[in-house]
Amino acid sequence: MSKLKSAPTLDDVARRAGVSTATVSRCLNTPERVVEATRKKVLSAVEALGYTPNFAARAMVAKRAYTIGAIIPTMENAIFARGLQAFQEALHLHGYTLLVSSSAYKPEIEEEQIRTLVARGADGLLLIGHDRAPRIYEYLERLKIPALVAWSFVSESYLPSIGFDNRKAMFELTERVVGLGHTRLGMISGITHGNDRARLRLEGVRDAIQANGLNPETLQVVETTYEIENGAEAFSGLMSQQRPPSAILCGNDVLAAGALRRAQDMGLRVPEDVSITGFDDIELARIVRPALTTVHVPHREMGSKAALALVEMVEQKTRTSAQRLETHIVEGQSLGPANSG
Amino acid sequence: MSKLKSAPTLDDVARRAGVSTATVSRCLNTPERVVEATRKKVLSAVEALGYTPNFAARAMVAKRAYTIGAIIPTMENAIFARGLQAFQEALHLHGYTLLVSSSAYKPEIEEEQIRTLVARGADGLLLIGHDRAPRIYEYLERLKIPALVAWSFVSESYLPSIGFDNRKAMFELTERVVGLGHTRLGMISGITHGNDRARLRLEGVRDAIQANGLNPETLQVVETTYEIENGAEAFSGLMSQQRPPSAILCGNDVLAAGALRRAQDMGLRVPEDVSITGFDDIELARIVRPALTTVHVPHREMGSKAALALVEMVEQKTRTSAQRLETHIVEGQSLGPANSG
DNA sequence: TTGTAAGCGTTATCAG
DNA sequence: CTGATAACGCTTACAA
Repeated sequence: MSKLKSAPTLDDVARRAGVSTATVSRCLNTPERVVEATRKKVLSAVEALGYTPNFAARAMVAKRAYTIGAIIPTMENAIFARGLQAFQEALHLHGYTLLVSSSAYKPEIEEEQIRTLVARGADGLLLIGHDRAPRIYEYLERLKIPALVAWSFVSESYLPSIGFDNRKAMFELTERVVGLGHTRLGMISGITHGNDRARLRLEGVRDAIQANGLNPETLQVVETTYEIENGAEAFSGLMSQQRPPSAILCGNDVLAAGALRRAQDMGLRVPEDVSITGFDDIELARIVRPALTTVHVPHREMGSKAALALVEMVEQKTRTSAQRLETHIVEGQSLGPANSG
Repeated sequence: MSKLKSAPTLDDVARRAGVSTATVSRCLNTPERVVEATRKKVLSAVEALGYTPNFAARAMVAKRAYTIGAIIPTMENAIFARGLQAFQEALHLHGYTLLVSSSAYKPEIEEEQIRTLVARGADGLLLIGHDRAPRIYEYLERLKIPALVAWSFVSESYLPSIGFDNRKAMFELTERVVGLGHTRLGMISGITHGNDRARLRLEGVRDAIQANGLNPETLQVVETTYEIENGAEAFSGLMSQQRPPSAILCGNDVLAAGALRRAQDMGLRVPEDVSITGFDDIELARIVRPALTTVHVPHREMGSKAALALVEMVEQKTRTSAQRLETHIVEGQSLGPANSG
């Protein structure tokens, strides 16, 4: 009665190679502790059978699943894709598998996903941003699950973060805008509730306005979800006022692309009639015309550094130190001097 | 010596409730087979200890991980994002977790990922397209791992597919193009080797050319990877010939966006000077101006149907039947009549 | 209805 | 250097 349907096990390999399972295991994990001849026999048996170690068994004894979970707000737009891809690649290099799920920007879904991932044995977790219910942190703390926040660097936070300073980035961009003479500003922001990235970006704008002695009232803000169409709608709303802004800062490139599109549909020239800026520097920013002036975020760097840090936290059981990555402004053609008229 | 650092086990719960581990297990899995009083005791012990079943142990004995693996060519562009998101959501509804990895369009990486996912206990697999080494199918067959192909419907294939007819979709689009009087056609195709979607789309174009009595030589083809910049480069290449095409069909929207961008940078008007079409109908297609005339693919429908079918295959151990989903042409402004000049 | 005990596929500890 | 053998945490016959 040969094994017909299930994957070959260590035992099958051992039998075929005429050695014990322990030896096979050693060949695979600590080959240097096995003599050349044996190793050869074993490896060819492995090959012949197409053996792959059973993960569950390995995880059980190791008490380690070699799995990192990540919960991102959405898979549907490119904001997180590049960083996540890098994260996955780096994890793979270290022998870890990535388990992703998306929360659709809903806190209660995120919480459920966290529990699911933990139950599935995630050894560590990557979360986006810092805003969440304290009980989640307590839960992770109690279970001693290492977790890391990406996409938002905050020096004093419950979890260590590897990310960039959203506020500072937006502050700098706004300074640039103000420096070009704009005094009536609009901001199309993401929903700030429960989203520290969005909130900090908005604060960055406000700070810059204040720092430059402009009246805070000059800033008109619309909050909306990150969809192209919403960016377009928000843009119309802002521009249909009596004294519309001469520059619109957008919470990300997706919103900016929508705004830009609508501007053109309304017959407004960008940047002559109105300037528009983005954030993230995703591919989209370079495709639209005029290309967006935006904030470059080192997505891949962030992803791979987060992976490294998380693996280290898992393996050394240490709390990693936060890392702040630098952003910089990318010059497109969507930002120009304020119309002196 | 109390357990300090590791998660509570069945045994801990059993001890605390004063019952055997079997009873605890039953309380959790088949509560109706346990008398009320016992169940209460057990559940409160579970509660008090914050017990969560160890996933690896459960997977090992059940030989079922409630996990579906998916290997997609890339996470970096939006082609697969929407469908995958829907796939994940539907899976989640059925109590399954999705394990994704991306192969970067490399067959050998895909093969490795398949083995990894299987080793990790994936109960079923979602693969993209049909082109892969036969040994992979043998492997899946031998291990009796249900697998399904999406993004490409082919009626006679080794694995059942839930997807659309790439050839037919492109055939129809090409007919539309030819119907507008275009007789010099260009195609910017994805790499066809190992990618049946790309190959079938190209064949669709060829078929339509033949069906309409045009000389096959009128079609110029460039193959390149799916990146905006490559679409742009390919476009320049095609247009720098003596008698450049009057219409360029692109293998997907990403390539089309690149072509469109380059057209504009070259001072060509679209569609007056040259028509450009896309494929996929991702958001990008609607953002660029002119908006792309493209082929709409029901990504979300495909994702959720694939999830359903796969879960069924896993649970009933049946082979599902293939499903062909319909595509349709989306009218943008990037396709116009051939310039009579 | 509940308990006992035999695995599931690995790894790790000891002997040999 | 290699081979028994005991865990790991859970489910599931089989007994009681």
